[in-house]
Amino acid sequence: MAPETDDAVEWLDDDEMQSWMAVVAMLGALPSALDGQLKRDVGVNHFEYSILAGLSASPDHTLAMSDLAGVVFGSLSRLSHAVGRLEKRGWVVRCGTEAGRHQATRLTDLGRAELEVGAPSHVREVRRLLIDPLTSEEFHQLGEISRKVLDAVDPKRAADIRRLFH
Amino acid sequence: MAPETDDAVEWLDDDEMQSWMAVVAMLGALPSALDGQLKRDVGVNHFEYSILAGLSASPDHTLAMSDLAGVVFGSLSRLSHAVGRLEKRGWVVRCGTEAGRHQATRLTDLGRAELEVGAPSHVREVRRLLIDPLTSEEFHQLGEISRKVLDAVDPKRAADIRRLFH
DNA sequence: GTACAGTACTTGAACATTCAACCATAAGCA
DNA sequence: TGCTTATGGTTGAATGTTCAAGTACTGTAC
Repeated sequence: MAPETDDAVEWLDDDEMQSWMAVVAMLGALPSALDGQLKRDVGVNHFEYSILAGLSASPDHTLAMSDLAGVVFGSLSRLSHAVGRLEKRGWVVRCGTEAGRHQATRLTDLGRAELEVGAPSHVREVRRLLIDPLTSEEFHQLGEISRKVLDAVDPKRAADIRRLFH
Repeated sequence: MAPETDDAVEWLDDDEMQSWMAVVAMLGALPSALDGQLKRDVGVNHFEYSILAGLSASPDHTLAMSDLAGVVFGSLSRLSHAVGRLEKRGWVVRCGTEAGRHQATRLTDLGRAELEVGAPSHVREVRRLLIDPLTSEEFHQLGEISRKVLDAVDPKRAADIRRLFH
C-alpha cells in the first residue's frame, strides 16, 4: 500500500524517538494553546486572526483572496469560509472590485479596532509560551530549523516566507 | 478584554518576527503533511495512528481510555470519538473490563496488521520531512526546544513525556 | 448506609476544515 | 471570432474536533 522504493526503513533510535515524541507533543499543544487564548480574548481562532493581521499589514487594508491565502498559508476554500465568518461580524467586507475584476477583501474599521485590542494579549502569549522559555539563540535556531523543515515539506511556502523579508 | 497585568507589551523585532513567521508556517504545514501521508497510505489520520501505535506498545495491546489519552495527548472526548471510528473498522475493540471496572481498549489482530503495514512508510516520511533536512544536532536541539516550550504550554504533559523515558 | 464529590467515559450538537464539484472571468490559440 | 484551458473564487456535503452535558462507577465523610 505504501509507495516504497526501498524496503529497509531505518527505525528511530531511543534518542530520536525521545525528540520525536517531544516534537509531536509540542506540535499538538502549542497551536491549541494559542487558539484558546485568541478565542478567549479576541473571539477568533488563530487562522481568522492571521487574516485580520494580514489585511492590516497591507496597503489600503485590502487584499485579493489568493494573495491573502499566500499570506495566511491556507487553502482558498478554508479562507473563503473564514472570510465569510468574519464578514458576518462586520470585521471585513468583500469588495468585488469594479468592472468584473477579481474579488478582494478589506478590513473594516471595526475589524481593525478589534485587532488592535486583541493584538497585545496575543503577542504577550506568544512571548510567554514560545519566546521567553527559550534563550534568544534557541529561538533563532528554532526559526532556522522551521525554515529547513518547511523547505522539505512545502518548498513553495518556504520561498514565500523568505520573499516576505527580501 | 485581555487579562493584562502590564500595559507595555514588547512587540516582536524584525528578527523575532521572521523566526515567528517561519515557526507558524511550519506548525501549519508539517502536521497536515504527515496527516496526508497517513491518510493516503494507511487510511487514518495522525491521531488515529497514534492510538494504534500507543496500544501496540502496551502490554497485552490494551489500555484504559485515560491512560491512552495520556499517551496520545488528546482529550478524552476526542479519543472516544476516534476509538469509535477505529472500532467500526474492527481495528480496535472496547473491552468493558469485567466486574464493573473501567473501560479499556484493545488493538485487534487486524489493527495490528494494518499498523505494521503502515508504519514503515510513516517512519520514512518523518525522516524525509523532519530528520533528514536537519543535522543530528539540530534535530536534538529541536527536541530540547520542544520540551521547553511544552513546559510553558502544558507542564503536566511535559512531565508525562519525561516520565515515558524515566 | 447515605450523601457528596470526584474520576472515567460517552454522547450529541455546534463549529471548523477538507474535499469535490461548480460558476465566472481571463488568456492562449485555431 | 469561437473553442479550450487555466485561474480565482464560492458552495455544500462529509469528516473531524470541541464543547457542554450526561451517565456510571469510586471513594470519602458523616
